Amino acid sequence: MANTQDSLSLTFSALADPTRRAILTRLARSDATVGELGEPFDMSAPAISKHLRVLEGAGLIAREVDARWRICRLRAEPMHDAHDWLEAYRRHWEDNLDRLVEFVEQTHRADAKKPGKGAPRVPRKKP
Amino acid sequence: MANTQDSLSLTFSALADPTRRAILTRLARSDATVGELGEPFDMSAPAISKHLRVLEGAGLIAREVDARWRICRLRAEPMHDAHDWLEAYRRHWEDNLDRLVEFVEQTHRADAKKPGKGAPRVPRKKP
DNA sequence: CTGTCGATTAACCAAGTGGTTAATTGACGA
DNA sequence: TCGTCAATTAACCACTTGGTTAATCGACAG
Repeated sequence: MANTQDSLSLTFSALADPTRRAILTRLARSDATVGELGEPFDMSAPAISKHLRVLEGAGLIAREVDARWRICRLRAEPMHDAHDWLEAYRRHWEDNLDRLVEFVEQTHRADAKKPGKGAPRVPRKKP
Repeated sequence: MANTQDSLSLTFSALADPTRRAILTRLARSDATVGELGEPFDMSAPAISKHLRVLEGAGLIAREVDARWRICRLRAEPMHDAHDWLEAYRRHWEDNLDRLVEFVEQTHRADAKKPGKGAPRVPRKKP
């Protein structure tokens, strides 16, 4: 389990599992013990432990010992970086939406001419 | 390679690899052939092919055949969902920042009293 | 028809992932 | 001191992942 990945990869990788996302969602409500976190899932305690280790490794949670309980706390900062990375693509998904709308409109008035400005049709070099 | 995962998991999982993120970044500039996409990486063609398959499986790219070239096009829509999911946590990473600032300020004027409103210190039930 | 080029598929491999059960640790309460 | 409870570690398993090389496919140019 020696992970020398960049933090963005660690973050996305940690978020790629539904169980872990659900755990984070639960933690967004309030801190919780490992037992409380695992309770909703039909899964053994060690499995939950491993998920928590992954989340901790990505810096998405912190654990604090309280007697024989481990209190887990959400640390959302790494999500900020992921969010920022995605933000850079906003223009693209909005563009695609625009193009879809445009296409539907065009189709609707049965004006099937001109391919629209769309994505710059890649000019293929054919040697 | 039979994947029956939810699309959010597929998206995050696809984004968890630096090579794939770099490919997406390249595609944000313009469409490109598989060869063009692979050129920056010290990696065999089949390896690139596999990465592209993962991206396609997550709906993050589309491929279109042009003679013997495969033109890859960015499809950013799935990022929108991921972005939205993360957005729900914005409050938390901003809160954490606030708390950090607060902590630093407190420490600075050496006023170590009152624990601050912080995260609601989890009330442990000790039976 | 044949050679070549872009790309994919096939077969393989090492390492990682997500889960299990059994054993271990550490902090109580009786 | 002893039993119990929260949680983790150890050992194991099946499957996936990220990479490799070798072989294949399809579209062209001579």
